[in-house]
Amino acid sequence: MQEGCTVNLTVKYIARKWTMLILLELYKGEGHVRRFSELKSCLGEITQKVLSARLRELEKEGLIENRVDKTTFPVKSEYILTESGLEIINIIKDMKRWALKWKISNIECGCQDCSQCVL
Amino acid sequence: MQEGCTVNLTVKYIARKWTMLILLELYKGEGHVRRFSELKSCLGEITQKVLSARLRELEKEGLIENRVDKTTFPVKSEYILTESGLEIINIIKDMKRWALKWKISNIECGCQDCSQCVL
DNA sequence: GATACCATGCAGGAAGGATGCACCGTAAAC
DNA sequence: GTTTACGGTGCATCCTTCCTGCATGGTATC
Repeated sequence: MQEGCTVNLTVKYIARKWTMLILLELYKGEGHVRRFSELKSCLGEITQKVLSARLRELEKEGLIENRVDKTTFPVKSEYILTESGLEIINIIKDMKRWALKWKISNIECGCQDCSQCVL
Repeated sequence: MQEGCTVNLTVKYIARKWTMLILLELYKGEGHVRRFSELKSCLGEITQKVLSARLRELEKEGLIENRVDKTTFPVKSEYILTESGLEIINIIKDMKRWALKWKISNIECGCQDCSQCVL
């Protein structure tokens, strides 16, 4: 493996702030779909600009797809997990299993009810 | 899931430059062990300082262990993958399978003989 | 004193991310 | 005709994190 290898690059953008949160929000959505504005409000502190940038990135990498419905009143822009994206979610789930096994005492997780986390 | 969640934090330090390469070098070593100086020369361009920092980090996170042999001539410092570290390697392998499935055309990987990559 | 091995401290610079503001297009509602 | 909701883009600035290079430190053997 090298720096620049696909695995390396993938891990790198997954690790960027907001990326996993966005993937998870899509995963939670009905049919793994969410609108731009839904994501915006779910994620709270994220700015439009950053959200837009992350979505572009994930789209470019093929983890999500963008479906724009121009027939509706204000434009409706939906994002949906692709098959590839769903498989990444599974890998993230493996990471969670690992974390629960080896890092039980984690404070942030400890504060939350892990059963509420979809992962 | 939140920022600050174990999964998030883990992905974050795994994504840091050199971290995966170091884990892989340990994985390749006999008994999953490597000396500081071996890692240094395997990884080529890494500086002692960064290598040292990454190893500290991985040790703190429980993915590797440090065994120092002070009885020898110059000190001998060995690093070994823990059980937890080995399981992370498996997750990274899953990522590779995913990458091979969805990102076949990756240039960097294409230049190399993937069969030579231990992942 | 030179060398091998392992490591840390400081300083500079690049990259990533947050923030603020302005701006585009559409179409419905007022 | 102006405002509003929706989904964006472009530019500029700031701050923090990360990476790198260079110097320095300890120890113990030769």
